[in-house]
Amino acid sequence: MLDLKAIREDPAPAREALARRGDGSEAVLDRVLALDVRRRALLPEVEELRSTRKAASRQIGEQQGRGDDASEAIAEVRRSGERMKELEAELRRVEEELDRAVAELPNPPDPGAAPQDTVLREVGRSGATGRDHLELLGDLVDLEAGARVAGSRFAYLKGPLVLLELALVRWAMEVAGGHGFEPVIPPVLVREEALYGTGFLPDTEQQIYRVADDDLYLSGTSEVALASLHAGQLLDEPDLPLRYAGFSPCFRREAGAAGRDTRGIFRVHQFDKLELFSFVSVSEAVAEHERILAIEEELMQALGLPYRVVNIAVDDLGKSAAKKYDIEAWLPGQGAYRELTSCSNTTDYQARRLDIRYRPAEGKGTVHAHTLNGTAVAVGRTIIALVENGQQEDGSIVLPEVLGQWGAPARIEAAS
RNA sequence: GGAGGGGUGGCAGAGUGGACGAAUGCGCUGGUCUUGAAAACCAGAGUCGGGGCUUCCUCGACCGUGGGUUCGAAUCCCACCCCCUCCGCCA
Repeated sequence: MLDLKAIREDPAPAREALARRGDGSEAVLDRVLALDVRRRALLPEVEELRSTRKAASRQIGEQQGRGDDASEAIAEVRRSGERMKELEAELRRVEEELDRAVAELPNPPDPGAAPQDTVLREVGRSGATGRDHLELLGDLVDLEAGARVAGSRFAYLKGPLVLLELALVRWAMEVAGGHGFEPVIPPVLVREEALYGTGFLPDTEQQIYRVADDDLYLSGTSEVALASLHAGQLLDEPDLPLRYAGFSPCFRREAGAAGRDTRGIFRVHQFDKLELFSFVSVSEAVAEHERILAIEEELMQALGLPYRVVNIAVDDLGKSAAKKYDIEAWLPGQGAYRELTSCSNTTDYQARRLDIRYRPAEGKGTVHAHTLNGTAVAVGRTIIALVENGQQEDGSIVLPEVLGQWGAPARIEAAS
């Protein structure tokens, strides 16, 4: 969602930024501007009618208060009501259309968003190949049972993997806390408004599970509930930044992903994730984005995983991000870098849709906050990376020492 | 699942069919007092959207949402949404 006032004065920058996405959204912007013109033509007319009506009504009250006859004036006002209703109806139609068009618009990309995916740096030893996680883990991952019980792309994780997950999450929560992120367990089922506000609707409904009887949706990421935590609130700038580390299961229908990543637990319908989310003032957003990326890298390095950082291409940003970094870990089982985490600067896009503002410390008025999100640990994929990178000649797996104190096993024995 | 109560300004919380958005408290801003701060006292301040001769003026909208009654609705009626309390059930 964009700031109409700013854009009607100078639409060029927004139009050019949107055009970079290559999705035709600059045409939507032009539609928005045309509707805005119509609205502002209609509005003064309606308002003037309302104004005179209001004055007349007040007079009637005074007349009657004095005991005078006001029937003439009442008839007069009643007549003007017809015309006003027509105009108001038309205004409402225009405004509804305008709102819909505005909601369609994606966030204009940041100038720093790359034309194509761009590798910023590679860290750690990559290039190794080996057995993939399914071979290494054997029946610690039970996809057959998952499929029988819930369908394909569901899995049971067992034994040491469970301890590994819990340790991973507990440890990452500790690291996040050290960076000022408050631990949160958010709702997983959310209302439509939360998805609309974060920009997942309207657009990606085919990716989202819906609980029809209760009109709720299963979130694909706790970003949805975390962003909505302060929806409708007017904050004070000194209270910012507000930082949360949310742990939750995530649910994705993966419609349209048929045939892709079908082996193992790389792409499943349900996984657990620790997500970082920040509400910041406008001036802090860019620095916060780098901060979140730095935390993600800190986690990768502490786990000893080889990875690279990618500045994601403008045409692949998703609706809400102005700029996005992915961290891809090297997976020896696939002989490739694959996405493990992702962090986005969504600027004021979600804050506008969710109505999250703050009073600036200096000056008057209110300002929409900026929001950012990033993966701390996507558990399933991190387990894959740890297992495949920790594999030994004999098929056993050595796990990072840091996790030991949080209850993870030091190693997993070779699958039988 | 059964019964009831309620949705009002940043927060808490009054409220009458007409005094032009709304008591009071807290919080906020400015001032007085003070070496400074606190307290006390005085004053100010809602949000959004139009328009303008754009540090200000003006108009409109906004008391959950949408309809209705009325010359006039926070206030009356209807529908919907949401929240809360009690009982039942329950991890």
